[in-house]
Amino acid sequence: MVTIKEVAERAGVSTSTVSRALSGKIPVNDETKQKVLLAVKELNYQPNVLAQGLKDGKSRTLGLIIPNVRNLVFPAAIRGIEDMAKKHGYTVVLCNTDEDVETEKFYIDNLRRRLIDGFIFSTARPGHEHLLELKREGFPVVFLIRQMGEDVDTITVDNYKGAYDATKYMLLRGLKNIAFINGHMDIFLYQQRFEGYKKALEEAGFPFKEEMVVHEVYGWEDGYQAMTNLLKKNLKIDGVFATSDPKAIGVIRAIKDFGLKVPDDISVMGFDNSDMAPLLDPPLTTVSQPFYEMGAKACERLIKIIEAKKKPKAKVEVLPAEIVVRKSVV
Amino acid sequence: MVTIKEVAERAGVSTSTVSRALSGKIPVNDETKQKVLLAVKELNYQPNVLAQGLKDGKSRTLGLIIPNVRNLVFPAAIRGIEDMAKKHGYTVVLCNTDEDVETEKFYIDNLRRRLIDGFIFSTARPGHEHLLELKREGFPVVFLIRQMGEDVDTITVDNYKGAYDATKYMLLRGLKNIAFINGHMDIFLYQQRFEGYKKALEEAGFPFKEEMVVHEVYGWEDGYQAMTNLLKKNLKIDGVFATSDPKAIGVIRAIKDFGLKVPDDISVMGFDNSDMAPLLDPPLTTVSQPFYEMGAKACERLIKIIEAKKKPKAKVEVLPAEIVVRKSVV
DNA sequence: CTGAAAGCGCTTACAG
DNA sequence: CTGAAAGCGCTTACAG
Repeated sequence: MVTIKEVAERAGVSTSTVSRALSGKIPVNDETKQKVLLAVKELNYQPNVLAQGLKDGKSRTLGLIIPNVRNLVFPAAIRGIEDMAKKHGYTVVLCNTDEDVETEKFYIDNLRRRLIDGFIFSTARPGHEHLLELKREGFPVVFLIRQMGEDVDTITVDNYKGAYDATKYMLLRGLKNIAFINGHMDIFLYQQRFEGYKKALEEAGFPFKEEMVVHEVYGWEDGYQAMTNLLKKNLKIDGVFATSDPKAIGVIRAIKDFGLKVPDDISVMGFDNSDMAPLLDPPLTTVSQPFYEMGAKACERLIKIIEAKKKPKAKVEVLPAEIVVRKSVV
Repeated sequence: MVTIKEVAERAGVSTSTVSRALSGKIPVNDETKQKVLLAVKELNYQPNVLAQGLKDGKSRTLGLIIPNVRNLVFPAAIRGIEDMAKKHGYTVVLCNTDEDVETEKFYIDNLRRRLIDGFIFSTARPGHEHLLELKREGFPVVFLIRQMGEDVDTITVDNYKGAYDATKYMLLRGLKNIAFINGHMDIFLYQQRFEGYKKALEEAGFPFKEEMVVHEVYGWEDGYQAMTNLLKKNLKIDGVFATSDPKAIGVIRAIKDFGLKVPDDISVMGFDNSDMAPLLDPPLTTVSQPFYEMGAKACERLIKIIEAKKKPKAKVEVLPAEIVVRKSVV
C-alpha cells in the first residue's frame, strides 16, 4: 500500500501538508493542494483507515448484533443498515448471538477492542441490562425492533396498535373465536401485542379466553406444534393471530395437515410482513413492520449520535404497524 | 480504554514485557509473567486491535461480498462464515453489491484501506475479472457458491451432477416433458446445470427442446412470469426443473394460478434447498446446496490462506449436490 | 500557509 | 530474560 510519506515525497511537501490537503479542514495554499492531489492520484493513494482510527479512536465501523441472520425478519433490516452505513462511509460488522448473553458480551468486548464506533442491537430483553450500561457509559447504542425502556434510542413499531388493529380487523371480518399464538412474554413487543389483542376482543364484547392463547412459541416448528395442540382441543377456532410470520407459517401448515382450509375454515393473521409473506399459500395477511426503513433509520440515528458534539437525548421512534391484506383471512 | 502502558506501570515492568507476556511467542520469566497477568486482570486490559493491526498490517477482519442478503440462499452461508470466523478470532464485514461491479470495487478499495485480511466473494461472473487480479496480487481470496476458473480457491457444489441427477430422478418418476427454467447463462453454475439437464434428457432418449427452456430468469417474480408464458403455449409440460428455489416458488405459484396442481398436473424440482423449501406448499423437492457448511468451509479456507507462511496452491472444492425429496415431484 | 515533532497503542529487533 | 528505542501510518498542536 502506498503511504502518505510517498505522496509527500512525490509532491515535494511534508506529510503534514498532505494530510491537511486531504482533510480539507485546515487551509492549504491552493497550488500546494493541487500538487498534493496530483501525487495522490498518480500513486492512487488511499489513507490507511487503521492508522487514522488509532489517532482519533474511531474506526468508522458499526456493530450489528442480532439473534440470527437466518430469522426471516433480519435480512431486510440488515440491508437497510448496510445501505445507510455505506452512504456515510461506515462499514458494518454482523454478529449473531442466538440470544445468548455471553456471546453478546463477547462480541461487545471484541468489537470495542477494535474501536467500534457504535452498536445496533436487536437483542434487547430482560437479562440484557448490560446494554443499558453500555449506553450509560456514553457509548453510542441504538435498539432496533425490540425496545427496552426509554433510555436508549430505539426504532420500533407500534406493536400494541398493530395487534389491536389486526384483531379488530379479524373481528370485523366476522371471526368470533380468535386464538393467539404468541412469542416469549419477557420480550416487550410480545407483551404489547398481547395487550392489543386483548383490548380489541374486550371492546368487541368477547373477552379473551385463556385456552385460546399460547405463549412462548418460537419459529415455525413451534408454531406448528402449538396449533396442532389447539386443534386437537376442539375449541371451534375460526381465526388465529400468530404474532410473527414464522409462527404463522407453522400455523397454516398445521391447519392444512389437520385437513382444514385457510381461510375457509380458519383464518390466519401474521405479524412482520417478511419477504416470505406474499409467497405463502395462501399469501399471508399480516401486520407490516417496515424492516428496511427501520434498519436504515436505526443506522442513521446511530451515526448521528456518533458524530454529534454533545449526545442528543434518547428518543424512542415508533413507526406505524399496518395491516397488509392478502388471502389468509376471510 | 486501559492501555498497555498502564498495565506495565502496575506490574512494574516495561510495555515490551507486557506485550511479550501476552503474546506468548517470546519467553518471559514465569514470575514476571504472573505479575503481568495479574495487572491485566485487575485493570481488565484488552489490547487495542487497531494498534496491533497497524503494526503487522493485519486487521483480523474478513470481507464478505455477496449480491444481496435478502436472497434466500445467503443467510445460511453467512451464518456458517460468521461462526467459523468467530472461532478463529476474526470478525466479518458484510457487503451487498446487487451484482454491480462498481459497488464491488468500491467495497474492495474501502476494505483494503482498513487492512482487511481477505475476502470471500459470492459474486464471481464475467465482468468481475478484477477479482482474479486481486488474487494474483497475492491477496487472500475465496470464492463461494460461484466459481470462475480454477485459479482461485473455491467452495462450490457439483452443479452438473446435481442437475443431471435431478433430471434423471424426474424422468424415473415417469415425467416426459420437463421444462427448464434457468438463470443467467453467463454465470458458470447455470451453464453446468443446463448441461446436466441436457445430458440426462439425452441419455433417456428425449433430447431437449428449445421451447421448453427459459434462461435469464431471476427471482420468484421472474419465475412466475416465465412459467406463465410457458403454460400459455400449451406444451404439455408435466414437470419443471427450476434452477433455484426462488424461481421454483414463482413457478409453483404460476401453475396454481393457472388452475393446475403441483405435483398432480405438473411436478416442480428446485435447486438450493434454502430454508424456505420445506415450508412451501407443497414442500419443495429440490437439489441441496449445504450453504452453512459451504460458508464455514470457505471461511476456514480463507483463514488458512491468510495465516499460511507460503500461500497454498488454489483448490476448487466441489461438494455433492443431493436431491432432497419432498412433495413437489410425483 | 507549512514543517518538524510528538503521539495514538502496540510490537519487535537491538542491546545488554 | 528484559528494557529502551524505533516504527507501523496517520493527525495535529506548536512554532515559525
